[in-house]
Amino acid sequence: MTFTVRSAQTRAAILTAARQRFAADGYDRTTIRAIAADAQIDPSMVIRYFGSKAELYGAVSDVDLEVPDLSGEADAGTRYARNMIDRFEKGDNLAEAILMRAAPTDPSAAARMQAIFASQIVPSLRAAYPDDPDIEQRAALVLSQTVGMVYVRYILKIEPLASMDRDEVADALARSIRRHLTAPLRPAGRRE
Amino acid sequence: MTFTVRSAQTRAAILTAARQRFAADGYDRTTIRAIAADAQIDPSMVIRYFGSKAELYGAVSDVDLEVPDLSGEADAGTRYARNMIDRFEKGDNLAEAILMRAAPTDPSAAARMQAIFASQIVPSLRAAYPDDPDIEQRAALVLSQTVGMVYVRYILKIEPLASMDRDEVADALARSIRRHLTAPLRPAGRRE
DNA sequence: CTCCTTTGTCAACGCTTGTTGGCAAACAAC
DNA sequence: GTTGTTTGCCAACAAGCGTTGACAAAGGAG
Repeated sequence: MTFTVRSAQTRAAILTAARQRFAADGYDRTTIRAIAADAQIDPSMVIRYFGSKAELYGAVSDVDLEVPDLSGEADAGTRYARNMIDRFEKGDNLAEAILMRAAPTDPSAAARMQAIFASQIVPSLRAAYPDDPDIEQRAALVLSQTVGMVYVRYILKIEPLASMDRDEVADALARSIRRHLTAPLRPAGRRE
Repeated sequence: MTFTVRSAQTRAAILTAARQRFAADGYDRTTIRAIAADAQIDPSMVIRYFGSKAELYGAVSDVDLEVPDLSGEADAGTRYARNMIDRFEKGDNLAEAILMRAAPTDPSAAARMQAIFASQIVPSLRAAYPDDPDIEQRAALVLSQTVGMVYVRYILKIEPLASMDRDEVADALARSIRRHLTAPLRPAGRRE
């Protein structure tokens, strides 16, 4: 029932190896055997500790974006952008990268991203712009720019975006997100 | 040596089935057997016609974005955005979707996207802004917004972006891209 | 010490995968 | 007609996968 010291260590080793493998190769290409090899244990242990590959994946891809409280923030977009870039630059929070890679082919990962959007991103931005009736649409646009930046810079590694330094990238992301949050959504003279 | 009528038909059937499967499920989850079942032929035929799964994938993911000639275009961003949205809304040009899904886990797909960026997107935008020294960085930002929009609307299908009509989406994308192409890249008062 | 639980290895199962070779049917050339 | 080539199916292979069960070593409790 309780965890002893040894079991906790190998448990952690499995999690670490799994995070790196899933983040680097995606769900399908990652094998239990490879994770076990990285953690220097037997493949069967992975199953004993986590039940199945899918459950291990679930344990490793729980994402908390830790979006800062943006209530009453004058420049919410900038803070949001910086928080995102900081998370990916740190490199040890691999859950987001795992999810980004898995979502295109794994419906459950896609659902998880949808949940993150609805429960973390939208409320946070709504707190900063409580009176904006289009905040959900704006939040989706913010997400699209965020996801695109991650995809191009951190996954595809396309130049010159890949080798710009983090401040430049954070600024560029912040500018675009700020515009999504504040620019008029419809061309003047049109009504919905 | 020459293609007879029958062989050309099954060849086309395989390509069609492969495009749909790859676009829907990604490279790894797509099986030769499933493609063969869709095309109503034997799995071995797929190999005979295309050599291997990887070669079939290659034959199916050649992307030509058909970016219109933007030389001297006053509103290049808008035309670019509309072209992109139109391509994805049509739904029969599946190569882009295939690539988007595969790139996060398949290095060769990622390289292909890099090539598309360098040989199709950058030159096209450069033609519209021949004097902009930062056009490559701007093009990468444009790509990030484009990719993000595709990812969120067409792959994740996150609301409200997923159910907005194509004109609204095209407008939103165009606005963001226009800003990436024309807004100052660095905050005033800083120099590179 | 003995007993029992935990932590680990080993070998193997059942399944799916891409791929191959053999052989029948359809077709074309003569 | 006969011959040769193309197009197709069938059965099977080898490899890799997630997963399971049996069993040994280690550690803690009495």
